[in-house]
Amino acid sequence: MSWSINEVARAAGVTSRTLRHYHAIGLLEPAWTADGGRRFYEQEQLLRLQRILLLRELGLGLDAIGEVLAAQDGASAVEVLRRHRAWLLAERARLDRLVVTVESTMTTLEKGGTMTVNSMFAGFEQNPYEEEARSRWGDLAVDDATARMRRWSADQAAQAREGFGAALAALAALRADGVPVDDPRAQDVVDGHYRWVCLFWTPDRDAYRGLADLYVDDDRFRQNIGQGDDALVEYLRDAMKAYADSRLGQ
Amino acid sequence: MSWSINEVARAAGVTSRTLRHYHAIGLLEPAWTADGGRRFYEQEQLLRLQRILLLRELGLGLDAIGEVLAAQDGASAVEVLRRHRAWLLAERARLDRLVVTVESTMTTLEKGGTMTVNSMFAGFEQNPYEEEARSRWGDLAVDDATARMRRWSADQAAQAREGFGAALAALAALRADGVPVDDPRAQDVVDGHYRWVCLFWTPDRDAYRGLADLYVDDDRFRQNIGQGDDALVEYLRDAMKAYADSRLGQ
DNA sequence: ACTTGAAGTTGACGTAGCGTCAACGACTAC
DNA sequence: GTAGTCGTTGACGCTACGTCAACTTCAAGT
Repeated sequence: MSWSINEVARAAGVTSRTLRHYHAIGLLEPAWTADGGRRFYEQEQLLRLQRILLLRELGLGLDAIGEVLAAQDGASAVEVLRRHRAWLLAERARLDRLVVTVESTMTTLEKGGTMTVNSMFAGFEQNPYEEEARSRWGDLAVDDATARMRRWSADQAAQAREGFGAALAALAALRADGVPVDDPRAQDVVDGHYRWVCLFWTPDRDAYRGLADLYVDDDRFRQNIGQGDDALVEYLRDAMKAYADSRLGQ
Repeated sequence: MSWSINEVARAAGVTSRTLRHYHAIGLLEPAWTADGGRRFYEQEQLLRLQRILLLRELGLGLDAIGEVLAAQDGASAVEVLRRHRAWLLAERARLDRLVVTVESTMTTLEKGGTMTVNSMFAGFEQNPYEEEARSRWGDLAVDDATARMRRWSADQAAQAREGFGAALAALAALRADGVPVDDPRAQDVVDGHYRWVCLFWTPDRDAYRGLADLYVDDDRFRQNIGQGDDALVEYLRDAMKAYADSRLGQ
């Protein structure tokens, strides 16, 4: 007993194009072909097709499906499924985060906000300054910033901290050498900081000057950045202001 | 102040190829181009790029992003986001179901099962026969079947019930006319039933005969199928057995 | 003036999993 | 003979770019 391609397709709930595709990539060969190339399938092929479709519903790619079906031992098939399960869980977690962010963005828009990402707090994984910030810049900016923070993965945050730390170390060395803040070398470092801040937020001249002041004026920022070296934070502030004046449009 | 394509790319964390792509599809035009076609971007374009990347992180497609950014009023932008949120939630729910099924499949494989989908219960959304079935066919088949059931969407199940109901009505009419079970007209209806069962499971001759007996022997199946008309269920059983004998290979 | 290197350009193909024509062949029914 | 149905093999299209390949432009060094 054999079935034509369309009979199989109807029974399995796929199109004949799909079966031809599976044949083309070697995933499911017909039992035999008549003259003119017409494909015919038998019980064995239907069984294989069912397994294919089951795995496809699980979200595996066709090549992964081929691997599973080619695996002689159940163990390696289980291994493929285990990896796939991990991927599914990661995807679900990502979607969870996306839902939160979409909702936050919708709220911002409904309040009349503009979707600009305002992160004054770039470089700090947790944001212990939220209260302070709310009184200083209002709720919308903070909501944006914290929502964006939440989306960071751990290694992104680590990379961000690293970039900030490297810039600070370079600045400390320049200051130790007595290099003035408007020296090209110092300005180069600040340029790196500016571009890094731009990953989250693109401040104009005044905003960047305000950020520089914030770094010094706020005890917790100053402490967190300078680790006790207040003069370094002031050096950074002055360099940032010089950069803002010379490189950022009004 | 303007930036070259690579400066923008580094600042935004994308590649220059991406920016060229956005230009090509009209999502982000450079501020101006020099001779030779080199692209230059200014503050305004960076702002737009940030919004693009924010929306991209939310998982929107580039065309949807274009819609949001083109929307003059916040309301229509929110509408796009609302649809996207619904899509995200649906995707997450789908992944939830997939995780469950993958885990069940892994368990089956580890127990030495063969991943064949065995659904004796095709046509019933809920499966009140689980206990009975476990004693009759063992745990593996039931796990498979219930896992597969859980994955059905509501409208798939409704469509399945409808198909079954239509076949039954046709059979009832034939029986009322005194048509024998091996008449081509009755066999045609059973052929439809067989193909429909194949959506979930491809029984061989013995399995299909077993299914026919099950329909009559089990009180709850018989009641559910015949709605009190036991003779109709017996007619179905005999027609199915005739079909199995004549059309299904041993 | 010449070379070299860096950075830019356009064009094209590749990715996954088929959908969707187009153009044609084979078989059945009337 | 002809219409209709079912099949075939290409081939292009879809997302969001990655990745060559083949050139051009521009500034710096010799």
